[in-house]
Amino acid sequence: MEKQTATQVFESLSSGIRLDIYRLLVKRGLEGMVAGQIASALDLPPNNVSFHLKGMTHAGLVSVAQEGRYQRYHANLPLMLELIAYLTEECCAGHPEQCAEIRTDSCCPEAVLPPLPKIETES
Amino acid sequence: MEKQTATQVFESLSSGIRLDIYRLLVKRGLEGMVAGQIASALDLPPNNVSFHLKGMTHAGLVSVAQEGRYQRYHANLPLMLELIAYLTEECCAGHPEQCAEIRTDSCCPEAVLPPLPKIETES
DNA sequence: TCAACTATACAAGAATTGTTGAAATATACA
DNA sequence: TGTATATTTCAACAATTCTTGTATAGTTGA
Repeated sequence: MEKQTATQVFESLSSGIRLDIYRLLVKRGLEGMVAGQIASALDLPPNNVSFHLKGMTHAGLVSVAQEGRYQRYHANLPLMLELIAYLTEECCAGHPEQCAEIRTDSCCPEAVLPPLPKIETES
Repeated sequence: MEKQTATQVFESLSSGIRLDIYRLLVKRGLEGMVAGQIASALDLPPNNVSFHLKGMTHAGLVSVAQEGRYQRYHANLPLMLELIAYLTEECCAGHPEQCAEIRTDSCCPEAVLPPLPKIETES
């Protein structure tokens, strides 16, 4: 993962509105939501939501699929995991035992974190 | 985790400089680094690094310990894992099977993703 | 084709953030 | 005590971001 990708993703989630959008989409999972639904659910002006969705899409945090006149958005969960790997990938280089201790705590009890796969998104 | 905590952490990592600082500290693990070392390593003015470290500390992303006239900073990795849990905690509520599918893809090949543990940090 | 609907694009103002230089605080050591 | 070092704080300017209103593009169905 490139540094710019990481900062874009983090910037996307640094806004309360975008964080709400992302968590809403995560909650919906594969079903996703159309733009209007998101705006209604969060009680925000559609153009404002569209503004934020554009940035999130550009960052790869969400993907969009056209459905007639609707645009359906989905959360890109694999990217999030890829991001975590990026943040901690060099940790194990210097002190594997410390990192393993911390990281296996909450996710992979026995696995020593394989390098996460690069996942393609249409952006 | 509260929403504000999450947005503060993400905002902390949305800057290239702060991301560099964080990854540097992750790389160092428990050893950490003093402020001057960080500034030298990244070739940045000390007051600028101090500015960014202040925000990161406030967000809980890094912790600081005084060592004589030095201040040693450490990355707070458990908070990062707590953050991931926050992002995905409601995913499994609605559609457990979808989330498991997505998440096990890149992290826990055989585990069906137990609800991620809430990790306490001093914030 | 026309009208209604969904969504995005654009522009302007307010608000926030980032960087730099100078000054201040605190510790270490002779 | 006095000086050097490490780090932070403060002020000011440049740059960016957020929100809102208006306009535009594309889709649907009669």
